[in-house]
Amino acid sequence: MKSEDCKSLDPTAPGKRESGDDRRIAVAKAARAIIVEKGLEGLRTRDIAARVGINIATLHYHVPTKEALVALVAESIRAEFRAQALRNSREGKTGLEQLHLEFDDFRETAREMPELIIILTELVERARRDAAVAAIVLPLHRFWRGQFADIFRLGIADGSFRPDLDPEAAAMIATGALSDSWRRPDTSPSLVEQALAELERAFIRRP
Amino acid sequence: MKSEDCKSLDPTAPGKRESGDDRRIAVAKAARAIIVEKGLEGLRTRDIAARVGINIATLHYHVPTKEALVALVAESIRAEFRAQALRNSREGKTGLEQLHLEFDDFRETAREMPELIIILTELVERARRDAAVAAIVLPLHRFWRGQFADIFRLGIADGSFRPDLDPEAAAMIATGALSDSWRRPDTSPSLVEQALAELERAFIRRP
DNA sequence: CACTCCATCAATCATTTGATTGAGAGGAAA
DNA sequence: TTTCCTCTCAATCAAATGATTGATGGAGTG
Repeated sequence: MKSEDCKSLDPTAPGKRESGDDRRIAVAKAARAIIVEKGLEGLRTRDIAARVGINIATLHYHVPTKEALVALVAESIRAEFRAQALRNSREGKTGLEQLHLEFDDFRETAREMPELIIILTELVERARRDAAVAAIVLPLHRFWRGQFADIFRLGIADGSFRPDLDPEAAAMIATGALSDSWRRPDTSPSLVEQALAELERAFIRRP
Repeated sequence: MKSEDCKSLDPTAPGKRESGDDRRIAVAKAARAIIVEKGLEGLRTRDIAARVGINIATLHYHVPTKEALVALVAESIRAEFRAQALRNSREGKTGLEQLHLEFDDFRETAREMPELIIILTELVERARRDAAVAAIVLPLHRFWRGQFADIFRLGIADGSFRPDLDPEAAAMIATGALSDSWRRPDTSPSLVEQALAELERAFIRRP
């Protein structure tokens, strides 16, 4: 254990040295904040260093290149999504119940970590050109979509959803609608709720 | 005699001078091509000038600042979407028929102008920080969504769609799913077709 | 022809920005 | 203490990048 002292993010930071891992975490956090403010496009190594309270060279010591920096951010995002996805157990639930759980997860993430999707969007955008980012970010989305597809498959089997439902297509619609609504700055929370309700009506089995 | 030569890249530009409007159009076109290649982030005034075949100073003569340049691109995108949206008449069609027309428009745009959505995505992304871009791009999306909402309203009235359909929410789902599927690089055309079919089943009235 | 304006260019400026270098402080191990 | 490794910084570089300046040729007009 090397660093029981500082940890104060920026203001005073009396302690002199920090372990490498902690620094990398702090760097990722600062980078994410800047991405939220100015976008990936406006991400500057100097700004990160300033926010963490270290020298540019020190930043480069911990994260050698900017590309690695972006990859680090992508990693930190993935970790958070992964953790969130595994919080609620889906065991023994019907398809519809699991869909509701999925919606709850979505609401919770939107409420408590709204910056996550902003960063994720920027990363997806960059993934089109950056293979390293794509390798981290695209599987993340596929995982999310796959989870919806599983839920729909289960729900068709247990009678929650329409028999003629196409699980893959429905999963694509659901994730697409959710991520798009999340991304847009001009969507009110109530409209999101309407969309969630409408998604349920769209896929549910009718008597 | 300084510039009898250049113009090499653009086949339609044998003469020396071009009218201001034509230049601006050429600049917008070049900028869009570069955005597709490298993203808004990789857009450089020099690259644009080189592609158009003019000097950087000349570029700045026509488009004073980079911000204005981005706004110009946004304008050109809007014009194209607007033109596309008004091509097919919706008169006298049922809600379902109009939905099909909307799907056709989507397929056509995806097929013939796939770069449009790439640029639009970048612009939407930037709209979060750039009010000038937001003023052009956000209304564009609202228009699209509004068109879907109108179709759903009509379709509910004429019996094409479910009576309990929420037009606004359905429009949000439809546009969200479509734009998201368009944006993602890893969605196959067949999956898009599946999604379109599923969207129809999701909203249609059941006997 | 004389005058004016549009469009253009070469050259250059002033910053920004990612990255590097070389030196040094502090702790742990020998 | 000496040695070695980790972590840190001031100083600096080289490239890029948006923007500006001053001058020039040509078209249109009176």
